Amino acid sequence: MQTSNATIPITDRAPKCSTCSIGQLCLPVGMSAQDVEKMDALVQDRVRVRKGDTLFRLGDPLVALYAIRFGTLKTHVTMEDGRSQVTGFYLPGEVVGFDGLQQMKHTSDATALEDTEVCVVRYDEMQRISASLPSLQHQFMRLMSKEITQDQVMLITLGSMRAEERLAGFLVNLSERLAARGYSPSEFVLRMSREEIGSYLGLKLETVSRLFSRFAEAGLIQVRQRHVKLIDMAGIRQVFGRGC
Amino acid sequence: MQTSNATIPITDRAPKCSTCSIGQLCLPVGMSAQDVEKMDALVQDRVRVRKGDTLFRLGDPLVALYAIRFGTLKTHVTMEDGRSQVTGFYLPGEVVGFDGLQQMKHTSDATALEDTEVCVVRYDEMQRISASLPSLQHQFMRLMSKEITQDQVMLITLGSMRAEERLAGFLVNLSERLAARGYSPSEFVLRMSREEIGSYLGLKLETVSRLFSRFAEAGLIQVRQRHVKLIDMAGIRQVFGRGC
DNA sequence: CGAGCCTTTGAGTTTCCTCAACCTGAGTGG
DNA sequence: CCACTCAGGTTGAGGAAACTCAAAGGCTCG
Repeated sequence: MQTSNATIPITDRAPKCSTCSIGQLCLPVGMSAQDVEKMDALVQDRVRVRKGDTLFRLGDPLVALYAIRFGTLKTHVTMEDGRSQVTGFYLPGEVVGFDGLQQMKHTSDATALEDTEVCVVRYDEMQRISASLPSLQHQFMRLMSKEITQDQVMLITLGSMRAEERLAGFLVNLSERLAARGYSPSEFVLRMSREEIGSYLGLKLETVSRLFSRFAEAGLIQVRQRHVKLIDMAGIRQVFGRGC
Repeated sequence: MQTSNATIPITDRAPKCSTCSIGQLCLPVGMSAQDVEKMDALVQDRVRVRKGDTLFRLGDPLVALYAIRFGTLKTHVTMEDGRSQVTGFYLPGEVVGFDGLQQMKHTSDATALEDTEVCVVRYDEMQRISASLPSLQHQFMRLMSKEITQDQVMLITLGSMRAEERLAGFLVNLSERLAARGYSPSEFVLRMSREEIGSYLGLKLETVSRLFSRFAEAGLIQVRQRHVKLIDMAGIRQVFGRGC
């Protein structure tokens, strides 16, 4: 599995927010149909990223934000001593890259967990268009705010919760996000390894594996490798809820 | 010490970004003098918050963001079971409230750690003015991006670092932020308790206290209560650097 | 100058980590 | 087509880091 920055531009047909099937989960959320049409000018390109490849890397100049059309990404940072931490998982309709706007440089790596396609939202275009489209400006603020809120939930998760609470929270969160995208909330395939889950949750992969086994033993879930079935959603929420 | 939402509006003289002494640490960072003058219309009010009082609380409707003129704030969230976590400390020139933009409701409490004064930046005004002032729009994006980056640094801190690395990182970060504000980078008074530091770093107050003692024993710092003197900055960075 | 909060320090415990061995399943080449 | 390989996953035993509980000392503020 290579880790090169091998992205493949897609040019066959112009992507349009106004006709995109996941529009209502993505940038256009809550915008009027009129306004969404104006956005079509914003997204000129799409890019495909193969499993294991990176969409961008820490330090790359930021020229665009990326909205996921299909696939899954993780963002992660590697420290000098080699320790690495996953800072986020991103599903279709979610937008990646907001962290780099301050320095106009990306502050993490973004790697595809499966073959993934993203819409390229050029930042300069976005600024230009949103000057005459206040709802777009507000929209970006909202998305960034959502990212901040999400990060702060993770801060509480990592700072105050015990291992089993963290994993339960992870499953609940993933379930809800998948459900919002029309997938089953109770049965899904994890796109990330135990190690990546552990990294995201501040745990070691063995701990994650043990917890999956313990949850299964308690009748909360069924697991076989990366295939997960949530059996007792209320029970899972309760484990999570003990700490939230 | 009360925890009521007792804010005191200040109306004696209109605040102006263009003449504010901390302007270059605050919203106007990097903006032209011309643009900053346009911002004066943005900040109509200031509010004073007394030590222990809250500027806003979780669930309050968000009508404005707040730039700190002087003082220190913490943002924090309390869970149902009573566990509480500090999600951030904010110094003069820093802007609080970005987390609430998605729902237009604050998602945490903001409490003053000492008597504090903030400039009120109404969100509707900000949107109106930034339509004709692109640099302001960009500025808000940058600030939000900074918040995201900062949160992600904390994610790595909480997820991957050991207790001593976390505390060393906290001291380095605080030192740098104080230095940027013209205070001594090596000698300062902590505005927050051991418990608040611990909560922020995902540690218990006893652990924080023990680490301070251990750092002092190792000749890295001097501590007496909340008065801290950083003796061996390189050494502190090294402790931090082992994990970053 | 007294009350209450914050801080320090100690002793024992818990949680999660480390190290290690083994298992499973998918892909590969003989 | 089957044995092999290898990455990813599971499970166990032992240990380290941080937590809990507890007691005592020090500041600050009224």
